[in-house]
Amino acid sequence: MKEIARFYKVLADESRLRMLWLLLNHRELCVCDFTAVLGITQSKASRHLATLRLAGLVDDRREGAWSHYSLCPGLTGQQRAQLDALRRQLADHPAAVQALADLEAHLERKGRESCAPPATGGSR
Amino acid sequence: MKEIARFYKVLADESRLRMLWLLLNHRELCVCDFTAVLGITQSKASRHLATLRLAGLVDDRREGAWSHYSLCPGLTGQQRAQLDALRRQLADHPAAVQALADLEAHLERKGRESCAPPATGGSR
DNA sequence: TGACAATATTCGGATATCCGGTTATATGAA
DNA sequence: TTCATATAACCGGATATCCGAATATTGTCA
Repeated sequence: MKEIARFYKVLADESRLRMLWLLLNHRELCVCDFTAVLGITQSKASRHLATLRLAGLVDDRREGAWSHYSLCPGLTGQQRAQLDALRRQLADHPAAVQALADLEAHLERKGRESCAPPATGGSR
Repeated sequence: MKEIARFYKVLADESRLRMLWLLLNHRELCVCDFTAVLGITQSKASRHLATLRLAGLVDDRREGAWSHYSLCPGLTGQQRAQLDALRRQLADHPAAVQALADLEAHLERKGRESCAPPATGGSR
């Protein structure tokens, strides 16, 4: 039962919620996407992503200098259900919708002006 | 968006989770029920119940010296959805099932040996 | 009124969390 | 090798959280 409390503790931070929200809508993102879109320091992004990784909520895939993060496919059904509830909740949330728009703009800008890793697939 | 993080923070404590679990299965309970069934101090029970009340998750009803707590009926749909997900998760959890059995036994004992406030209705 | 029971609140200490700033590591390019 | 970039890890310091113990509040009953 303590593990369930731990799971909620991971969700109990606005930065991590915003990161999860982005990952719920884009299969894979790298650290610099989070820093740019959410307007947070690299240190902060990396720290919170590590928290999510240690909690087993996200996977990371290293490709050269970049780390790509995505939702862990091996979540329990219960965890998926909680995250789905979160997603439904944020779908109506202005700040979340705005963040998603910012992400789209950021990815497009990024894709246009460099040969950096291509944008990670379409939105939902 | 900060409010959502606050909501999860309220859930991010094992004692509060166990209290919510009991309230999800019995309409109304008083403080001494929590202390007896969960084996926690009165101070701890009262403090966590106050946290749940301030977060708007539970209501309290004072009747004489007793305080009766129940889930707040005015929760948002999203909050209800989260708590339902929690209930489904705990329904399979041995410790939670055991706590519920302990609660039943406690309420029956209480109902038998005194004219204290009657047990608060059946289980689901 | 005084004694008692149920609950709430306060207090101080231990621990956890979060942060910005800095440093370390790793990769790729020149 | 040297430089630059992307990321991770570390370091204090500020703040929050949790706890048990003690105290305060409120209501009941004799």
